[in-house]
Amino acid sequence: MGNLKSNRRIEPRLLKGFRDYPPEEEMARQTLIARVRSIYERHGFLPLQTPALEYAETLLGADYTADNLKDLFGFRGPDDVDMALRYEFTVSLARYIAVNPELALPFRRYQYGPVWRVDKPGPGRFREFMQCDFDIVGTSSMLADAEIIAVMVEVMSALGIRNFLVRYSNRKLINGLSTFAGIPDNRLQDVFRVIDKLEKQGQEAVALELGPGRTDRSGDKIPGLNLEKKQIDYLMRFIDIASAPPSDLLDSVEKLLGNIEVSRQGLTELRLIAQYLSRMEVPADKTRIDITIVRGLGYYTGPVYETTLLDLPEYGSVFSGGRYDNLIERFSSKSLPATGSSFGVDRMLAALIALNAVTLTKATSQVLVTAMDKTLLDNYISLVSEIRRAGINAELFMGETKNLNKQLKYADRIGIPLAVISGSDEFQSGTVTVKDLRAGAERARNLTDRKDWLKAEQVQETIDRSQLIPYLKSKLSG
RNA sequence: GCUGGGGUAGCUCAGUUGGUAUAGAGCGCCUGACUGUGGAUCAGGAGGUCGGGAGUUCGACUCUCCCCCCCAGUACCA
Repeated sequence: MGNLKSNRRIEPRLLKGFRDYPPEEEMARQTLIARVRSIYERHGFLPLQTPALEYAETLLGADYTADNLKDLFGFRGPDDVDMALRYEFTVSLARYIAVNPELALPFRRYQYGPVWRVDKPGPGRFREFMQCDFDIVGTSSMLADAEIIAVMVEVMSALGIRNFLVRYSNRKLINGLSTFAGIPDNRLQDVFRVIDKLEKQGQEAVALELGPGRTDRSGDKIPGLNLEKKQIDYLMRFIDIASAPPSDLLDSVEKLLGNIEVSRQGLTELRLIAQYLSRMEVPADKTRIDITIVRGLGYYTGPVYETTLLDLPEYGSVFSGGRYDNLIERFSSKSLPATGSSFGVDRMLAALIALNAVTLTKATSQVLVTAMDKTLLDNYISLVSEIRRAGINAELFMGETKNLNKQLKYADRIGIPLAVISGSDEFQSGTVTVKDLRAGAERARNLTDRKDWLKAEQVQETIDRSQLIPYLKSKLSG
C-alpha cells in the first residue's frame, strides 16, 4: 500500500477558488483578528468554535436532495453519512443553542474561521474564505441591535479605518408597505433581493427588475418580478423618500406608512436604536438610518445593518448583519430572537491593504545571526540563544553557504532589520558587529559607487560582546 | 449558471498573410566578479511538450472542433 512508484510529475495547482495565505498576509490577518477579538470581548462576547463539517440536513434542512448537496461542498462521507462543509456559522450556532438548553441567555458569542461556498470566484471572492461573526441570541430588545451597531463602529475604528459609515434600517418598513400595496408575502424576499441592488445597479435597473426585467451590459437577460405598476410605484415612492434630509427622514416615512401597523412598529424600533446609539455615545457621524438598506438574504426579520468604506465604495458592504428572530426553528419548536453581524476577513484585509492601514512584513525575526565560520558554530548558537532569552525574535542562518553575502541577502529579502556578524576577528577581540539593514537600504538609495556603499558608516557598529543585548534593544526600539 | 473576451518562460508581454520561430524580450530567479557585507553595476546560467486532446495540411504557436482553465459583466448566494 502506498508504495506504488510513479514518475508522473504532478502539476502544482490549487482547487478553483482556493488559495494559499502567504506569511505576510497571514500575519496581517492575525493582527486584524486580534484587534477584532479584543473589541468583541470588551463587550462580553464569548468565543465559540464549531466543526467545519456538519450533517447535510443540519445545514440544508430535512428535505435536502442530492442536487442540493451539489450547491455546497457536500458529499456522502465515511459511514455513509451525507455531510457538508459549513457555508456560514449561523446554522451551527442555532444547532449549538438547540442542544444546549441550559445555556445562559442572552448568549453573546463570536466565531471566526473558514467557510466554504460553491460560488464563482472573483476578485476578492473565493470558495474558501474566512468569516467573522458576532451575535446576541435570546433577546428582542433593540438594545441588542444598538449594541451590534456600536460594536461594528468600534471594530472599524480599531482596525484603523476612519472613513466609514454604518447604515441601518428595518425590514418591517417595507413589510408593511408590501402588505399595503398588495404584494404577497412569498414575494417579499424577492423584493428585498432586488431593492438590495439599488446601490450597485441604480434606481432604473431596480424598477425594471421589479417589473419586466432588463438586459445587462454583456447582453444577458435578467428576469423581472413582474409586479404591477401600482406596486412598483409604491416601492419607488418609498425609495425616493430615502434622499430626504436625515432630520425629517423618519417623519417622511411616517407620513407615507404611518397608518400601517407593521411599518409603524419598524419606525418605533428605528427610533429606539438611534436613541440608544446616542446614549452609548457612538460617534454620530459613523451611523445613519438609510431606508434603502434591506439586505438581500432571506432570514432577516427586522433591523438590518451595512457598513461601507467611503474611500472604497466599490468594495460594497464590508460588515453587515441584522435581526433574525427565527434562529432555531429548524431544530426546535421554540423560537429564539437573535441579532448579529459579520464580515469577510479577507475582504476586510484587502480593504486595509488598499487603504494603507496595515504594513505587511515577511519576517518574524528581528535579528539574524550570521554564520560564516564553521569552527565558531558553538559561539553562534549561544549568541542566538542569548538574544532569544532577552525576548528578541532571532534566528541563526542555516543555509548551506558561508557567504556573508547570501546571508545578508536572505535577511534583506524577508525584511529582518538587524544582522549580527561575528567572524574570527570579532571572536578574538571579544566583540560583535551589528548591521542595521534598514539604515543600509536607506543609504543605498543615493549611492551608485560600490566603495561608498561598502564604507558602512552609520550602518554597522562593532561593539563589545557584553553590550550586545542592550545595543540590539536600543536599535529595535529606535 | 448565463453572456462576452482570453490562454506563449515564475510575472508582464512580443511573435509579420500557416514554413529562416529546434520560440524571444523585460522583470524576477540562480552562479560569479567587485579580496567578511544586502543595494547599484558587470559577466554568465537555468527555466516553456506555445492550456489539453483530436482534426485540416507537405508543414500549425498561428486554421477547425471538443474539453480544461483564466478574466469581465450578470445571476444565485442558503
